[in-house]
Amino acid sequence: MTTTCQRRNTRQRQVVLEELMAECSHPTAGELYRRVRERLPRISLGTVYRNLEILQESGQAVRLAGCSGQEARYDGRPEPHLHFHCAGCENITDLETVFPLMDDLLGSTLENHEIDGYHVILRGTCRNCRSGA
Amino acid sequence: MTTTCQRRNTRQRQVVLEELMAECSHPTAGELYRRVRERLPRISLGTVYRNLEILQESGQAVRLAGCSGQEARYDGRPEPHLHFHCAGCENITDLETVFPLMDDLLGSTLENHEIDGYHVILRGTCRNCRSGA
DNA sequence: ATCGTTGCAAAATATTTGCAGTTGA
DNA sequence: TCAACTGCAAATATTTTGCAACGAT
Repeated sequence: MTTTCQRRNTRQRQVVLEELMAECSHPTAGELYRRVRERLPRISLGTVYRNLEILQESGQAVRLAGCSGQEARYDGRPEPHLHFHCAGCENITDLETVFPLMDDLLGSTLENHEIDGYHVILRGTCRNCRSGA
Repeated sequence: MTTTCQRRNTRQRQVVLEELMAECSHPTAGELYRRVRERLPRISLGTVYRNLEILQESGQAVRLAGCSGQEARYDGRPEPHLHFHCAGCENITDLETVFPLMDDLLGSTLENHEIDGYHVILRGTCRNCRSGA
């Protein structure tokens, strides 16, 4: 929805955001729902979805592209940064490596498109999956 | 599925791949189904999904999940390249701009992860959406 | 008091799967 | 031949929505 109204600060929204930020694993809506329910047992899955949508609108959450499986994953870290997606364990991890070249693109125009954000997923194999079978 | 068996070269799979490569718009499975059906009227949506899965296994297609909306989009261009996702029209376009720094990462190790592919989506507004309302 | 938000349940979408018949190698 | 593949339909999974009650401001 492109509804721009006066948002209210509800407990549900706050807890969804807190748990999203606490979770480094970039949880799916369902995973987040399970976690949030430990603190708010009566919250519904619909509310989690609605709040994820609202948090995206306000730039506090990002829906991740290019994961595998079919459930969308969410990231509670708003600044653009790199992600790593392991082909073995399928986990998505934040990378701390900074990529200045990428940041230089922000605000510039590329092939007639104004760039104001980026989303990078590097793919490969993590150390764990390399050593283990 | 991680089934590695002797794949057969069926007409359905061939047409799915052809139409996927012909389509610059990174179609969803449903869109592709509609296109493919013009050539193979009896093909089923399930077959399209199954073949997209198989084409990914063999590296001939890439799923661009979770871009916007809920339907996954597919890309029939196997070499890593940049994508642009317009916030206005929601379209995803290939960029021809080459990003050597990105390619340098391939084969290297970053924070203990072996990198062998990348997936980049730049976000912003395309010229069309900028001029139009 | 107002109107954004919630829980619930049902609807809408998207994707996967079982199966019996078909087909490529 | 024979296992991979297909169409079909049903099953699952995921996400959205209508609505009456609730609660933040």
